Parts: sequence; structure tokens; C-alpha cells
Amino acid sequence: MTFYNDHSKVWLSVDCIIFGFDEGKLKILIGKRQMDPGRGEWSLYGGFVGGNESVDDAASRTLYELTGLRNLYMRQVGAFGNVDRDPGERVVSIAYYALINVKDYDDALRIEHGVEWMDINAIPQLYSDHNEMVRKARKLMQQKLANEPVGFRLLPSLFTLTQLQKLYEAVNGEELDKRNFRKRIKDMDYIEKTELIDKTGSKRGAYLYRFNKRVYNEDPTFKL
Amino acid sequence: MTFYNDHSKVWLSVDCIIFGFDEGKLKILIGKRQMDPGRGEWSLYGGFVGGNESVDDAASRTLYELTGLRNLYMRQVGAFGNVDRDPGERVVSIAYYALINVKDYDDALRIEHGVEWMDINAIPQLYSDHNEMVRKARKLMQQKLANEPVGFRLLPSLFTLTQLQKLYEAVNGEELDKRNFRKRIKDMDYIEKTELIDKTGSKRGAYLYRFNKRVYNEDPTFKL
DNA sequence: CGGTAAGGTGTAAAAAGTACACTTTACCGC
DNA sequence: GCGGTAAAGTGTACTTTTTACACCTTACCG
Repeated sequence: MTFYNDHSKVWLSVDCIIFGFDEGKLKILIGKRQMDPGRGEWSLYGGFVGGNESVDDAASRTLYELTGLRNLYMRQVGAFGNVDRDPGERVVSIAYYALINVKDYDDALRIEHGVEWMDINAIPQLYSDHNEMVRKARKLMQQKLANEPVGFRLLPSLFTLTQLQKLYEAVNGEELDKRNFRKRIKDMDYIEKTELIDKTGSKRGAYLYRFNKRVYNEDPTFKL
Repeated sequence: MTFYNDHSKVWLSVDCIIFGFDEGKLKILIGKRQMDPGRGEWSLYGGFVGGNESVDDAASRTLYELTGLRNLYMRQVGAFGNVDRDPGERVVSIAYYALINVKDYDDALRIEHGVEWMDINAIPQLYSDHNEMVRKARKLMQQKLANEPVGFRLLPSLFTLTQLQKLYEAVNGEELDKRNFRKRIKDMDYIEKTELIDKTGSKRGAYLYRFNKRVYNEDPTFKL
């Protein structure tokens, strides 16, 4: 049964913009392409969409391949479909961004795949239209973090308010006032203060907080 | 030269969510499918992506086919890629939304294509995943209209403030205060009052306004 | 010439956002 | 053991933005 034979088919790929937060900086994972065409160029990590998987599933699988992690927070960036975007063949790519806690990513696995964390503000020229994908992903991710409590995906499950603030500063590229920031956090009942104290970031130590999804779901309001 | 032969190809289509504003209501164009599979079901208008055109171009072409209009405001909604979204074959579709001024659309052409304007709040069940596309398109379009001055694309080039207000009320699904709305418009220098008066909407007549893109570009700030 | 229906206008109160500086704590090095 | 250091933590006054709200004007129509 073939309805559409008079139209042409294309290869479909997925490309992943994987955001991490480390050393106070927002970073993404990129590596040098290990295959033709474009061998040796800096590139996002990607893969092809199989005949028997959804595009979302292909992205999840690709993320899993690279990181060994499942159930990452992931959103579609969009389809990139210029005719000559791939130097070899007609390939349309669907970009996805993901948020991961850098500490969850096994470093050996990272090296095995030949990718590294690069500061979002120092991304070199990338293969094909990947820079454009990164730009769009960053914009969408910024908007998402401003309106939904997903930034926590970039942090350990226990985090200090300073870490959270630095994260938002890195994402938005601007400094925030500490007191105003903490005031707003205090109004969010689903960001819970624990009795635990982190001593790694300062001599004095800072209280650790945690995001409570249950509480959030009862009144899903967020704005930062 | 074929690098990717061990992967499978798919058909790519585009589907269009075409927004119009008429009779004080936000509407989209839908029609009954005239081909298998799904013949007779309500559906968005779409088309296939050709081997030699970008996905964006395919969407423009499809919009032109349907409306006879070029340079419509158009944005990508995203890729829809579930394996069985099309009952016949594996087809991945990229959805686009467009904004048109209903008056610009020749009614004979509309009827010829068998599509009609349907209130966004009364959309029936649509073919495949088209309802999902509409939901996402509406959300993106709402956000876009709140942050960029593109709502004018849904109105004649000369419009009254009441028309503009009704448009925003329809888009956001909530009534707005007339004085507050007009106050905000007055702060936007690029929405220019003309000396022309529209007498069709009221006995008294209302001043017609126009959006000045040049002025907007000098200080592209917008928020409604 | 009175009724009607949309056009047009300003002010005050509430809420949200912004700017801003000092004390506390615990470690470290001398 | 004590002075220096570096991050943690905390409240108030001011500014800006947002919201609520009611009446007069105009021109057509019957």
C-alpha cells in the first residue's frame, strides 16, 4: 500500500543541543565529527531517525547513546530543512535540546564519544547549520527556564540558592540582585529548604534546597 | 555519492494552520480531505516537501497554492513524527502557522479548495494529529502576538483601535479594558493614527490606524 | 428630535519590580 | 588564638507598571 509514490523521500536525522551548567557557566556538548561528510569539524551530536521509531524516540535514543541517561528533560527546537544543509545528501534534521546535570554524565563515556563541554558563549563555527540550531535552542531554553521550573534539571537535586542564582545569571547573561532573587525564591513554596548544608562552596556553608514537584503541581505557577 | 544508505528515508510533508480574524473571532482554515487515506475527515491543508525545495519553501508554496498569496507571515510550529501518525505510510510532517487578512483571500479560490474558516474554539476532530498541531500553533501564535507586532497581519492595513482590541481579545480569550488598551497603544509610536475614518463599524466613525514598520525597526519594542 | 450604539478620554489605588549595605559565619594562615 | 577573607544571609524605601473604574461625544436612524 503506497499512497505517496510520486513524492520524494528524505533522510531524517536528529541533532542534540545538550545543556549543562558547570564552573558557573552554561555549556553544551560538542565534538569533532568522526564521519564524512564534514569529518573533523566541530558538530552537535546526532543520529538518524529509524524507520520504526518516532522522531522523539530517535532523539531520546540518541541522547541515551551519548550520555547513558534516560528520561532527560528534552524539547524539540524545530526542523531544519534547507536543501543543501548537508553537503552529501538531502537530510532534514530535527533539533532537540536537553538539560542535564553535568555530574550525572560519566566522564569516561563522554571521552569515549569524543565530545566536550563548551561554554555557550565560546562556541566555534560548527558543521552545517548547527550554529543556527544552537542559537534557536538557547533562545527557547531561556524562555522555558523563565516560565517553568526546569532549571533544576541542570543542577544536582540538592542545590544552594547561590548555585541557582548563578545558573540563572549564566542562562540570561546578566547579573541578578541577590536579595531580590532570594525574595522571589521564598515565594515559591515548592522550592524547599532542607536542613542540609553544603560546605563545598564556602567556609560558612549554605543551606541546600530541593525542588518539590508534587507541591509545584498543586499550583503550577512560576516566573523568574 | 551516498553516505547514509544504511538508514531509512521517510516522506516529509508540511501542514498549515492558517489563522484569520473575522466577525470578531479567531479562525483557521480547514477542509475535508479529498484523498486517501482519511478521505472525508476534517483536516489541515498540507502538501509534500519536494526533493529540491527547502521545508520552508514547501510551506510557502503550499500556502500560495491554497490562498494565491505570497509573503505571508509564517512560522514553524514543529515536526510531528510519530510512527503511525499517518495511517498509510511513514510520513513526518512539519507544521507551520500563517497569519492572513481574511479579506485578502479570494472566496472563489477558497471554495475551489474546499476549505472554510472555522472558529478556533469550535474545531472538530481532525485527521491524524492535526488537533495537536493546532493546539501548539495557537500557543506559539499567542506568544508571538504578545511579544511582536505581527497581529496586524490579521487585519487590513488600516484598522480601528476597536478592531485591534477585539483581535487581541479573541487571541487571548479574555476581555480587555478599553482605556488601558488604548493607553498602551498610545505609547507605541509605530502605531500611527491617520486622518481617515472608518464608518462601517459605527455611526460615529472611528479613526483608522496603521502600523509603521520603519518606525518600529528604529526601536523594536513591543508588549501587549 | 429622542433613542441608540460605538468612539473616545483620565485618575487613583494596588502590585510588582528595583536599588541598595551591612552583619554573620567558619575556615585559614600566621 | 586571632585577624583576614570570602561567601551566606537578611529588609526597606522608592519607582514603575498594572489595574480598576464612569461619563461625555458623535452621528445615524426612525
